[in-house]
Amino acid sequence: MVEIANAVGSGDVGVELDIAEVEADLPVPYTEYDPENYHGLYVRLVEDGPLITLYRSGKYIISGCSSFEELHETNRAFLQTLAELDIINSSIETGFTVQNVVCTGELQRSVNLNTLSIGLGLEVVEYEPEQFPGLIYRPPDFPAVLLVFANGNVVITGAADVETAEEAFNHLQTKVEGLLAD
DNA sequence: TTAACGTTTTCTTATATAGCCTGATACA
DNA sequence: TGTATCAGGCTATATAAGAAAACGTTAA
Repeated sequence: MVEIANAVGSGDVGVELDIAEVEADLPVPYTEYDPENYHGLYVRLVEDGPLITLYRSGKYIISGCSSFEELHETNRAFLQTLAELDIINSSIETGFTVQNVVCTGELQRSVNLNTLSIGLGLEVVEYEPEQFPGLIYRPPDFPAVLLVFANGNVVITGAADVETAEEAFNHLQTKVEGLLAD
């Protein structure tokens, strides 16, 4: 069982934008545009809500969502806001897709990371405790990366959907039980 | 050797995780 | 002044975007 911590998606409204003008027109509680620091416009539709980064090209990224529902709802509300400002057509097709999902899971047991790194195979594992306390595992059959910690906590990232993250976690769990059976 | 151009890297954001380091504060 | 505790920042991972800087290569 894994839980979504962060979901990231991207889309394209298909029109070139004057970012400074969009920032001035947006009727939302939080916007930030500082081209000296970064060239993207940051938008939050609600305080402390998901972050939308909008670019001059019309492409945008939404991050900071804790569910797919929140991600798609944020996308819908953002496009509606732009449509109300006549920046885009309300029926526009943005090709919005989920790009990355970060999930957490628990193995329900402590893990000897040295033993695990040897068992999983050094070609698919990175473990340098002086540099980072977690073991980084790249399973060959799953498009995801897992960070495994000695207390059994796991972070799954790089997957485009929660099913892939769940499958990668289950694969790790099976491996751990086989390799570290008492 | 220098200029011009092309390619690569860095930056920024969100998020979980845990260990280490540094700085600030509190107390003896 | 010395020690203890706490908070915050850094380390690493993935991903999108695009500007800018830092490279590397080639030609004059």
